[in-house]
This record gives sequence, C-alpha cells and structure tokens, in this order.
Amino acid sequence: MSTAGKVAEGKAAEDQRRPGRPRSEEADRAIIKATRELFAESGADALCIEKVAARAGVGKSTIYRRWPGKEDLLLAAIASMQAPLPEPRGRSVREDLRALLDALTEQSADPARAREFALLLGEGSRYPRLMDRYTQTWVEPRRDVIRSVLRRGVVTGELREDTDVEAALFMLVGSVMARSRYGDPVGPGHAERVVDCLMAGLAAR
Amino acid sequence: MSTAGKVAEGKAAEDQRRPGRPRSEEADRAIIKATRELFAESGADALCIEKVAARAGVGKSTIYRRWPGKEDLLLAAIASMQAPLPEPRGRSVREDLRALLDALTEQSADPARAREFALLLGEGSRYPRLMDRYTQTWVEPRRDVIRSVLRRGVVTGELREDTDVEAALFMLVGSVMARSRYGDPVGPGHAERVVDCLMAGLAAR
DNA sequence: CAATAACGATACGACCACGTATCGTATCGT
DNA sequence: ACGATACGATACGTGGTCGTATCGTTATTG
Repeated sequence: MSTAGKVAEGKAAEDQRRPGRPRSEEADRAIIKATRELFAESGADALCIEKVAARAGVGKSTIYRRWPGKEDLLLAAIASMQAPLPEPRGRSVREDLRALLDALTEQSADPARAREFALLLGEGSRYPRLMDRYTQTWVEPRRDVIRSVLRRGVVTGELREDTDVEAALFMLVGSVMARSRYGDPVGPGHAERVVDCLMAGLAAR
Repeated sequence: MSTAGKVAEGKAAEDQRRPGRPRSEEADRAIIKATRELFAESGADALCIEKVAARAGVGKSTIYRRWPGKEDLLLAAIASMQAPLPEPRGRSVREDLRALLDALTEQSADPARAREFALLLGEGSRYPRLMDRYTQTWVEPRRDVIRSVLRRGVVTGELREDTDVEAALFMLVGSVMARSRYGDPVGPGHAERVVDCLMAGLAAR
C-alpha cells in the first residue's frame, strides 16, 4: 500500500505515515541508554536482553521489534557512543598531541569505553561483525587524527624528517591502553609526560 | 611409576601416603591444557567446565575434585602459562629493549595470551581475584624487567638523566597492546621500529 | 468510531552451564 | 583379599537467557 507518489518527502515521511501507534522515541533512547550502562558494567557477554528491558522500563517485545537480536542491539549502542577527539589547534605538535592524549585518557576512564578495548582485544572474535564495524567507525578515524598531526609536524619541520609515524602512533595510544585497567585509572599528568618523553627521546645527547 | 615416596618431600609425601587410588597427574595436565585451549579460543566467559571435561577426556567430577569452581580452574590455568621474558644481555639498552619487545610481540601472537590482555582490561572486573593474582604474578614482574633496563641505561649514561621511566615503559608495552588484536598480529619489525623511534625522539634537532 | 500497530507484561519451550550426587570400575596401600 | 580413593559417565535440580507468542491496553490515522 501507500508507496505514494509523494516521493520527494523521502522515506522518513513514509514511515511517519504508517497507520497505527507510532514507535516511541523515548523507548528508543531508554533502550540504548540501558544497553550502554549494562555493557559498561558487565561486558558484552553478560549483557542480556531481559535486563536491558527491565532497566529501560520496557517490554522485551519492544526491543525485539527494533533489533533482531543481541548483537545488533550492541552494535547500535556502541555506534551511539560518540566520543570525538578534539580538533587539533595546529599551533604545535606538542600541544596537539597533549590535547589528544588527554582526551583519550579521560575517555578511557569511562568504564563503557574501557570495555571497548576489551571487546577489541578479546571478545571481538566472538562478535566479528560488531568488531569490524567498531574498528572501521571509531578506531581508524581516531588514529587518523593523530597521524595527521604527526605528518603535519614533519612538514613544518617540528618533527624529524624520518619520523616513524606508525610507531609513534602506537606508542601514544598504547601508553593509555597499557595503563588503563580496572581500578587503576590513568592520572591526569600522563599525557604530558608521555608526549614530552617521546618528543625528547630516550637517548642521551 | 609414581616415583615412590622415597624423597624427603615433607607435606607432599604425606599427600602421597593417603590410602586409595592416587590422583592422576595425567588428568591434571589434560585438564589444564584443555582449559588453556578453550580460554584461548573463546575467553573466560565462554569457558565452561563441561567442555573442558570433554576435551580433556575426563569426567566433571575429576575437575571438581581438584578445584572448587570455574574461577579457580582458570586461575590455575593462567598461572601455568609461563612466559618469561628473556634475560637482558646488558650490552646496550637498545639491544635489550628490542629483545624484550620482540619477546612480548611474539607472545602476544598467541591467542591465549591475547586473552590475558582482554581479561585485564575488560572481563577483569567480573573476576577480581583472578585478575589481582594475575597482575601480581605476571604483569608487574615483567614490567620490572623493562624498568630495570631503562634505569641501568640512565646509570650508564646511555639514556638521558631525566628519563621518565614510567612513561617510556607504558609506551613500549602499550605499543604492542595497541597493535595486537584479533586478525591483526604485530609484525616482526615492530619492536625495532618502536625502540628506534623512542630512543631518537620525535623532535627535530 | 474503526482499523492498525506499538506498548508493557508475561508465559512458553528450548537450550546451556552450573555444581551435586550416584553409578560401576580401576588402582592404589596394607 | 580388602578398604579406600580416584576414575569416567551420567542423571539431576537450579537458574539464567534466548527468541517467540499472546495477552489486554494505548496511541494515532482516517
């Protein structure tokens, strides 16, 4: 039915036009919020639909009406965790890296985000679709921000010409990962120390 | 077989002296082996006693006779994963760090060991006893090896006097963690590149 | 008002894993 | 031989989770 000639209005309009009670956007939000919370608290494996429904104050059917299963729900929840890195100001590599690493550090203090690392490292093999999409959507774009700061530093002459961008990248983000773990949050001075240490190098003059 | 009671074993001898059929050491080995394999394949949450028993060719009771439950079994399995870092040769910091990082890299290619990271970062909060013991038994001693190499470098003058040992440590081990993930093993040249990059520093002269 | 679809609640069957209990059998010390 | 204990196998009860189905109710369109 419908299909209508009013093509110009797009699919959304068509959805709205469906007869019957419309889906509750509030339920959408509550479900995603509950999913994120439970994922943060217990991880992907321990997350279960019935607890999500209970916390969201929603019936199970309301969830299954929207997502076919658990993995798809998790996918939606993770996709909704927006955590943009700050735009580099471009005044100096040192300043930009500090700001980026500070942001990373702060974000990794959030249990939900710490779970993402775990998902990536461990549980990922059990949820391949989820992990692929997560990597593609979040990990690489964020790495690219750091890469571009480093590359620009090389161009401006602030960094060595033979800078190994990839090695530096993994040391920077890795320093946060290696440090953040349950009960041992990374302190605020971490970013500054790491950037200074890496910029100066270990070797004596 | 069973080497008899002859040795001056103390308590062990007393255990041996118990009447009845002695516990099978082969069953011990098979159980631990199966546990490690399943942990490597699927992680801590997916590991279940019944599959361990099946793979080990052992009855469930044989497992429960030895360990009170799943967590204790995992603890024993992880404790049995010996993975010593090589002894630093002490000729140069650069050489020692390369060797240590190469070893770390190679070990992290093992799925079982990759799971350890995940355990540390994510699932750890669900198995606090397990994680505490793991950290204390494996993580810190291994970090200490790297710390001592760095400190010695400062003493010998190979490294800057104001070297930030902790920052360098987390960059080194973190570079491996950030890179190793399911389906994206760290290449063999990684250690060399990282160490060179860190030693030289990013800043232009 | 009638048709339609989403709502919360809840019951259902299937499955899986836990940890316990009980088989008959095998292997030890005495 | 005998008692003791471990062995593999298997059945059991419990509890949790999945995904489906079915309530009566509520909101929206026409």
